[in-house]
Amino acid sequence: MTDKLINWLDQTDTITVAQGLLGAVLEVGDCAGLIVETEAYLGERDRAAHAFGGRHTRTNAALYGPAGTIYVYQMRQYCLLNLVTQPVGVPQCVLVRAVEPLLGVAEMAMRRGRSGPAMTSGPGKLCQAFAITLADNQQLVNQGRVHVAWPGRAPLLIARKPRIGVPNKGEATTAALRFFVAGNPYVSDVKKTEINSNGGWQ
DNA sequence: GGATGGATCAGCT
DNA sequence: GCTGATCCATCCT
Repeated sequence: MTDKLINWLDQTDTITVAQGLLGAVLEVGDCAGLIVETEAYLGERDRAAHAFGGRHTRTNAALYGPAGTIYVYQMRQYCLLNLVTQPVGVPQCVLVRAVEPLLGVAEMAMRRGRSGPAMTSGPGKLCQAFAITLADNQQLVNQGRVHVAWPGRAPLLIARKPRIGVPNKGEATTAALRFFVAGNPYVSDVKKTEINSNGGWQ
């Protein structure tokens, strides 16, 4: 069954996808939220990408799957959620870094042990809030537990900045490949003075 | 608000 | 052994 979102991922370059996913709805079970922050990882040539230099291991195998493949990467205690954005064999992806909760807020707060922006304002945080684990790795979006409804709400303004946690890697460090809804309070490192009263939505 | 260090662990070299 | 696509508490200014 062909999925509208998967078609779009398959046919759209990764940077455009990273921006286009802002405002889309992430749904897992009874929980849902709006994607407000993403990062683009551009495959073999991207020193910050897990597929840099064509690296292909058991852990990152999902990156080489078809567009719409979910790539869950575990780092220390936490899992990180990615969506493969290109056809089979092209290991590019978008990392979902932050989400604005819509449904299942009480459940997310319980799983996180925290409330407010601290629930989902980071890639590890949102996976814990939505109970996304390695069990979801290599599944196809919209066909397993993890769903993305697209398009969703429209951001007023999309901001670009360098990616987080990518030090000393030249162009990979400085390139503005992180995208977020400007003024949204759930963006991972947002300053209070930058928060917009309308949440950054149109 | 910004900087720092510790927790913690699987996977790769 | 070493290393992170992290998070949090705890300083300091």
